[in-house]
Amino acid sequence: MLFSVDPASSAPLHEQVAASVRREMGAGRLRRGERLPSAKEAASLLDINLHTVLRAYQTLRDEGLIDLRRGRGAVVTAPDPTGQARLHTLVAELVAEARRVGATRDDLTQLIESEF
Amino acid sequence: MLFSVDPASSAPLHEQVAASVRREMGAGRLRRGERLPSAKEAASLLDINLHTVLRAYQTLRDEGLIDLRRGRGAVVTAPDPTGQARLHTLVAELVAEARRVGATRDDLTQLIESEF
DNA sequence: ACCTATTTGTCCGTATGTATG
DNA sequence: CCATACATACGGACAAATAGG
Repeated sequence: MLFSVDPASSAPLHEQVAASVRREMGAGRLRRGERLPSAKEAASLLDINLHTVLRAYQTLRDEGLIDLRRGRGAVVTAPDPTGQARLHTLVAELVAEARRVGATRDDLTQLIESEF
Repeated sequence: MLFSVDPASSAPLHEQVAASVRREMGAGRLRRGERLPSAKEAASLLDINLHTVLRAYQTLRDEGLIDLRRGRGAVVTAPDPTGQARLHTLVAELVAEARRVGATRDDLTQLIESEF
């Protein structure tokens, strides 16, 4: 199943939709070049509002995961070059910045704690 | 004038609002710690919809320029491209990626530990 | 060149929920 | 408890880009 949302979940619907797509991409069930269902169609399938789906798609676009354009729809651009590698890159950037600012390891731990 | 929009412009209203705030910050007329008018108030002043202002505020938050929170409003956190704001932006990116990949908080702590 | 259908983009309005003070 | 303020979701309307006939 490409999408699925749980109306009872506390997580916002638009986030659930975005998460669904990310999961499919991560699992390789959605690959580069593939087209996502139109927002209208997805909304109909999930029985949620068109705008809610559009918001999810726009989030994915901001993350660089899909190419979303008027009149065309949404096409997967990246299969998330993923996992640990990407995570390590971000950690390296973060630590470098922390050093520059004078933040300690504990400061970062704290920040991440609250961010989660 | 803190905000101004031109209804005739082709630029989206929410972008015009965000741009206004950025300009004020850049010019030093809005400084760290200062509070922006509530979205409702700003919308009333500009004679545009509440959601349009909220969208602009949320964009600024994503950029790390303001701290926007429920029940509190919007407070300027920048200008400070290399300070805490920047750090927070990186943390946010990292955590978002971690979620995407399925990494836990402890995984991140561990990674940072070894990076330090 | 034109027309039409599809699809996203923006904006407005309304309602309800949740966090803050 | 109450007022304020943002968050989410739904709905409607129109605009603009795209694709296809």
